Amino acid sequence: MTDTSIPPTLGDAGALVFSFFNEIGIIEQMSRTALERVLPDGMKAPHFGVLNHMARLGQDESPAELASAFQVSRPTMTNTIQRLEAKGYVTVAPNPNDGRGKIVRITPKGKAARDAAIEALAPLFAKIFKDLGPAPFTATVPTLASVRAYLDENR
Amino acid sequence: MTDTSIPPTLGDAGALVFSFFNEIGIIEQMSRTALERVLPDGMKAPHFGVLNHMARLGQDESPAELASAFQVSRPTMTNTIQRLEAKGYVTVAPNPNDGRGKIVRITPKGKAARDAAIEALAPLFAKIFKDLGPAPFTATVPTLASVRAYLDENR
DNA sequence: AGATTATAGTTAAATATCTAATTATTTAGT
DNA sequence: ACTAAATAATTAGATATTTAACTATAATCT
Repeated sequence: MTDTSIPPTLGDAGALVFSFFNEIGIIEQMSRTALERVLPDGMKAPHFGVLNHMARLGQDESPAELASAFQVSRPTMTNTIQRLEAKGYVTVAPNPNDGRGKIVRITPKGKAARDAAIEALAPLFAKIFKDLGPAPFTATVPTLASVRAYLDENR
Repeated sequence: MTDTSIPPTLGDAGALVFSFFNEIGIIEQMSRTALERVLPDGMKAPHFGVLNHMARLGQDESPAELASAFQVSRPTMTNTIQRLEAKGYVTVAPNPNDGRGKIVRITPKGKAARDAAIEALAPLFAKIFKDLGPAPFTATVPTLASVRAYLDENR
């Protein structure tokens, strides 16, 4: 009895979705590596993300809010915050209105680090934009945002 | 003397590129988590990637070739291969033609694990495709592939 | 031929991430 | 009011990832 079974496949639709996630995964890896190669003082991508977020919003936020904003688990955000705190980029204080909660604030040193990171990243992004033109980004960002929103609602 | 300096920004073009990478990063996290929640036997996304790649190609490959195919560092692929080998999903043998090299082969057990993974993933991908429709994927996959190729050439 | 350079693979050290479990506090329900 | 359920944050344990350093072999160059 020979095995005549056909290996299962995803089908056209599934294969397309898989290709999408596959491309996303590879781009994520390469772009994160490229970013971190440029960031000053060994800053990591998640650190920059949080610092930039807080500098732009100018609001104090709880670890839970930050975790939610970055779609990351709370232990992951705890880790990130502790590293930022160790570098003096943020302070962490108890929330006076909720004994369970904490409040994260960016420090002047954190703002400066964020500004330095922006200045380091700008040429990289400018080069990418110059080389590829606006089309790949204007065309995909809204679509990516909608996929992200869908995944967020359905997890 | 008051500080009247303006915080640096990326500019419109840079901000657009940043948004793109930001969306990519968030989608990668959420999709990987969703995938690994569905995969059988605690299989991880990179493990599935390699098994699927080898099952489809049906060729033996070196660790270096696999690392290149997945745009991952060689130590990372060493780790992945060792875990797949420990589960009996692949074998690793010395390359008779090159004393430095090795040859990775998928085993029947590895093929079976890959098939089971495909069957577990298919409903997830089908649901996503049904909910979002083809547009987000057909519209973006070629563009993503071109950005990926660019990043690959320029790293 | 011998020395230098390049390549394949691994090991080591560091970081990020996840899930599961723990502790403390708040909210809801009876 | 008291108990139960929900929420905030952390810790513990596991995995993936990177860069830098190391070993071994192959290819190149003089």
